[in-house]
Amino acid sequence: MLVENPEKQALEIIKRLSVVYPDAKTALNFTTPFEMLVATILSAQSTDKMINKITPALFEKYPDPKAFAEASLAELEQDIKSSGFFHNKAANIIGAARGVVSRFGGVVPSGMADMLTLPGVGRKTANVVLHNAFGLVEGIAVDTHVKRLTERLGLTSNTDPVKIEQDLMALLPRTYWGDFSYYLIDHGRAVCDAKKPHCPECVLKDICPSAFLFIQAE
DNA sequence: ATCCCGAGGG
DNA sequence: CCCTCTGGAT
Repeated sequence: MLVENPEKQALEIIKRLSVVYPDAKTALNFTTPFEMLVATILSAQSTDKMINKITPALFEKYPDPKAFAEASLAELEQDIKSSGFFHNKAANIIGAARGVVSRFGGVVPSGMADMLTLPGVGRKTANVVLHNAFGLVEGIAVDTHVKRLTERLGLTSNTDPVKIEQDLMALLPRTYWGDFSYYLIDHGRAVCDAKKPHCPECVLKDICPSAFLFIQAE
């Protein structure tokens, strides 16, 4: 259910969450744009904690895009097995590495259109890498947390992530696009769980159209 | 709409 | 046992 004034709602949410989560940023560990890309591909339907457990050994074994491009598929699958979806992720990582090496001179491209040509990279992954690796903002990363919270908070009535991103881009001044996702991700993990949100202790409970539902259910 | 596909929590 | 975790490709 949409709130009456989504723009005002969005700004108020940012105002409050920026106080609670002042240094909201990615929880994925990385040292280069390509590591950021690999970590983000791996993070699909997995927890950041799980990915951070895998990547240290992974980045030591495959130190650059060329190493990933020449990796054995079966071997890489075993290296990332615990992240889930390992067949797809391994193939995509090798494909993305080959694309970076053969078409972008071994450097991760810093534009949305180029990034989207890499296998396994959609708008969510591209937005995350652009923001965290390059400090660039072309859109808003809509992951499972952003999707869930924006629906609960009445900022969108769409369920498709691409449409949700368009709604949010229309609501928010561009200066907030990069950090907005991380405020919602931190809040989603800490308070607004998928399964059992802790509404009584939520700083947004008085402006959230979904809060009373969960509070009544307590 | 459906498939991919493992770990952790309740 | 069931659900969820920073999705993408078909």
